[in-house]
Amino acid sequence: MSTTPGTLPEALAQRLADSGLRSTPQREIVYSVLLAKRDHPTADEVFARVKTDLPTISLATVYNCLETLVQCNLVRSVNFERGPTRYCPNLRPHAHFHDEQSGSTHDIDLPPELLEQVKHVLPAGYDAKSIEITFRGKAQPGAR
Amino acid sequence: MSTTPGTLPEALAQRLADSGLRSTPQREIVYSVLLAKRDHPTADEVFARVKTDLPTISLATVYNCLETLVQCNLVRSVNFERGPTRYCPNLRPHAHFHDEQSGSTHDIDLPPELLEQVKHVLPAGYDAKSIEITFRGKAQPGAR
DNA sequence: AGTGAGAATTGGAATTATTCCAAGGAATTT
DNA sequence: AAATTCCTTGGAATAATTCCAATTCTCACT
Ligand SMILES: [Mn+2]
Ligand SMILES: [Mn+2]
Ligand SMILES: [Zn+2]
Ligand SMILES: [Zn+2]
Repeated sequence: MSTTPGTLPEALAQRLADSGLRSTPQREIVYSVLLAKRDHPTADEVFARVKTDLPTISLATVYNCLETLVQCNLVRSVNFERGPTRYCPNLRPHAHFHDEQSGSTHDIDLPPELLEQVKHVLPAGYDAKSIEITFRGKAQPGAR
Repeated sequence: MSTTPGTLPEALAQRLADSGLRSTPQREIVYSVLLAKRDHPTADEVFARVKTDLPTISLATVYNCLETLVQCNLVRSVNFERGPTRYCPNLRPHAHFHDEQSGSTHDIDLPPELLEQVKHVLPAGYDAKSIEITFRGKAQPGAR
């Protein structure tokens, strides 16, 4: 396992507290579900996964928790096509590769200097706070 | 005016014919509305604009026409956030700058060599057919 | 330990954006 | 001009998300 048991909820609690929010079982499980399988699930998919641990959770709460995690900068919301929003707990600068065959989405790490280069196409007067890059195409089944 | 009168519908008709489709008043007006004001309108906004020329058009037809134009590669559909799909008739390779203050979206031309550079971050096994780049931030009111 | 205030969760209704569908109209082919 | 196919239309249906009011939970204070 990549984290010591008990450590993750505490880090989450800290981040939430920083925003004046409470740690709750619902928020913890939603977040852990995102970390467990980083496949950019929709709210519905998160709902289904969370239910196995917390069968009484509601879909409204899943939406609330996801929104909270996004506000705390623990999760990014991703919209690269019409359809439900997807959620990504990878906080490193990265692009998304959308494999049209399988429908799956892969994270592609972005070197900071590339992001700088991309920013340089902006004419004077534009100040970008964030950049999103999405690739679309086919990925070999085994691609890392 | 940038095009000789009568020329635009013919170019459109040609493109449609290439795909085995017919030119219709609805398709022509939807397309001309997109070209007239390149502000990435939603289907609803297109609907409102088209109505001034063709008050009897239906929203379903606007959706149909937009989809048709996208299929013919005369228009790109754009989704960079939750919310309605937007439509862009700019066919040059370009990125989108989303100004958070005003909510408006600006086209940013992309030099081909930058796109090449960006493609180079893809590990082996990834073959990108298209790349979308979206900036988010603030633009000075007069920014080109 | 008990109470009250505020925070969070919940189920269901409402809203938004889009798609589906069946009927009618227009263009093209025979 | 009849048949065929394409296109448009209004309304119903669907999908995703947000809203809302009622309950439940948590925490600080007594
Ligand atoms: Mn969405
Ligand atoms: Mn949309
Ligand atoms: Zn990601
Ligand atoms: Zn554009």
